[in-house]
Amino acid sequence: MEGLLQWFAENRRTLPWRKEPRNPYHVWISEIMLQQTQVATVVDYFNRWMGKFPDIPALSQASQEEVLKAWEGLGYYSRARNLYRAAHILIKTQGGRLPRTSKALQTLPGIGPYTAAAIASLAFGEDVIAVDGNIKRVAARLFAVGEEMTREIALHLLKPLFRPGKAGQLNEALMELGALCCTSRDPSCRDCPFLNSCGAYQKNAVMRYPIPREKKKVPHVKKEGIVLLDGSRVFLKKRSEGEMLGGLWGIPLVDAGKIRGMFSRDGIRLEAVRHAYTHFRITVIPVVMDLKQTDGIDSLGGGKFASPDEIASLPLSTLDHKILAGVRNCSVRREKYCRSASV
DNA sequence: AATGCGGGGGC
DNA sequence: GCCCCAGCATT
Repeated sequence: MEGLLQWFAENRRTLPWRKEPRNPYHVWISEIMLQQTQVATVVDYFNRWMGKFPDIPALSQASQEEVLKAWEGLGYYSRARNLYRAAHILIKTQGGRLPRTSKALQTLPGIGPYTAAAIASLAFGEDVIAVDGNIKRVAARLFAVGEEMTREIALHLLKPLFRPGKAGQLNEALMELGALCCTSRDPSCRDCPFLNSCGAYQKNAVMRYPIPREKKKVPHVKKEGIVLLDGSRVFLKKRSEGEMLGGLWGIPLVDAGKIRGMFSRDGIRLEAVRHAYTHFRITVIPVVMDLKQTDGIDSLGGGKFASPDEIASLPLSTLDHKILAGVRNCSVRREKYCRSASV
């Protein structure tokens, strides 16, 4: 472990949430942003976030829409909704401060076993191991574990390596090792402080650990997007919590082929927009319709017509941004075409 | 233990 | 294309 800490001292990245002394709020926000998200993506979001919501009271006093807007593009939006909920809980019950133990932290929405241990060890010095994907991979290789690496196995194997008062440093060092050296692809074993003690390396089989998980095929869904225009304004619906992209605004989507039964006139069908989620792929055919020439819009349910300026201030998913970009692109082309045609 | 939940980086 | 990434909540 001394070798690991030495390696960490020489290789650690300077990151905005690593300033000493650690600000627990910064640790919290960074850990939530880093769930399933790479450091390179998070840095800019983190800095912008701290500009808007510098502390827990500021976060609690914002609107949920502002918070989701700051999260726009990061994905897994329940993370932002849970941060917002948790901020209000902390204001009401904890004087606006984070609790200092992993057990208490884990009762907050969005904070599970990993994040609770990370915050408690990094910000408050608790001796708990924070088992994330990096640490699982490091443990799987270090101990050449030929079965699926669970949190429990990782805890059991790593426990003897931890010393009182060092958990925060060791957690961060192990995660950094996983991120920079013991990477899932093309690990840099020559530079690893565990070179001489790594079970997988001694077996000359580093890439066989951790055991690869089986991939399953993802379904492909086809939708039509109803782009209802009122001049330069676009009809948007707010997605309810509980459904995917909850709290975000977007173009109404219907199953492909259903749009013709909803309206008496056909719209203008644009080029398909493709988007890949983790668990399915989607292709959307945007269908542009003019409010003045369209009946049957009651079937769309509640929503609002948003101006370009308003859209810029609303939280929308990347898919919806792609769709709207296609609409704008089409309008521009049409305008250019009309101009050149009229000359 | 399995599943749903976004998006982007890097190859 | 594919795989992966500082996971959590729900079932």
